[in-house]
Amino acid sequence: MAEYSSDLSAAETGLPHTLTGSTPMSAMEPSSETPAAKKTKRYSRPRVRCRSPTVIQRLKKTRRVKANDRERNRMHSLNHALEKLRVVLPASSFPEESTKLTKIETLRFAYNYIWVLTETLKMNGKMQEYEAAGLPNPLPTHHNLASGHFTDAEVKNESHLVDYSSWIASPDNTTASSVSGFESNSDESFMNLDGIFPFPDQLSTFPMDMSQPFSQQSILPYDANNVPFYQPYMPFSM
DNA sequence: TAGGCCATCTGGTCCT
DNA sequence: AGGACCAGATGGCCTA
Repeated sequence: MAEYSSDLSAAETGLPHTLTGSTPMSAMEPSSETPAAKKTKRYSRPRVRCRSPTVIQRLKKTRRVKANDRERNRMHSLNHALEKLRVVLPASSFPEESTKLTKIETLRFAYNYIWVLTETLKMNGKMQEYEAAGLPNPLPTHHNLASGHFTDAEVKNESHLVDYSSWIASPDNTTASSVSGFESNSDESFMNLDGIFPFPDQLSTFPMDMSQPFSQQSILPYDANNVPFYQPYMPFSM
């Protein structure tokens, strides 16, 4: 019923429809009414407002200003949410990384962070399966972590955990290619945040050579059937 | 200076 | 009808 619209329709402004709104042109075509209906309507109050071009221009401008204001606020709230996400990411706990993550980096990092946490939970589930089956725990226990005593298998598996951390922080060719099951990522736009991903506190005491790239110290953990714990897939990249 | 990132404006479309 | 959402355009700022 754009005919009665108080909006700045094409009928009001004389401008092409595409410039004035989304009301279909067909909606502005006269409807087929009975003569009786037309008669009653003739004396009804005109619903198409007569506005001078100046008024129309002023209305358009105020609406545009309001729309701009809403859009600005919308983007601000979006950025605010992005900032909240940015600060909970591990990267934010390294002040020396002065350059804050860009928007796209924040989203990529968040995706990969969630990914590695999910993988960690999966691995934890595997550990419980081992325990239930009466098999030796392939991963370091909290007791071992506290005491600093580890078996070779524990060292290897633990280093893989760390490798996952390294992977999400820097899934570039060098790191990725050395991790079994991971494909190289040739996308140079993928974020490169070498070394800024921290591991959990209990892992930070792990006695391994932190001066070496994690990827050179790790192997994939395998279960009793020689199947890797992880089913590697590519973390998010664009 | 080119390229990346960002904020803002703008018009179109969809939804309530 | 008006607001939300979206994508394209534009210009400013910064850095390699």
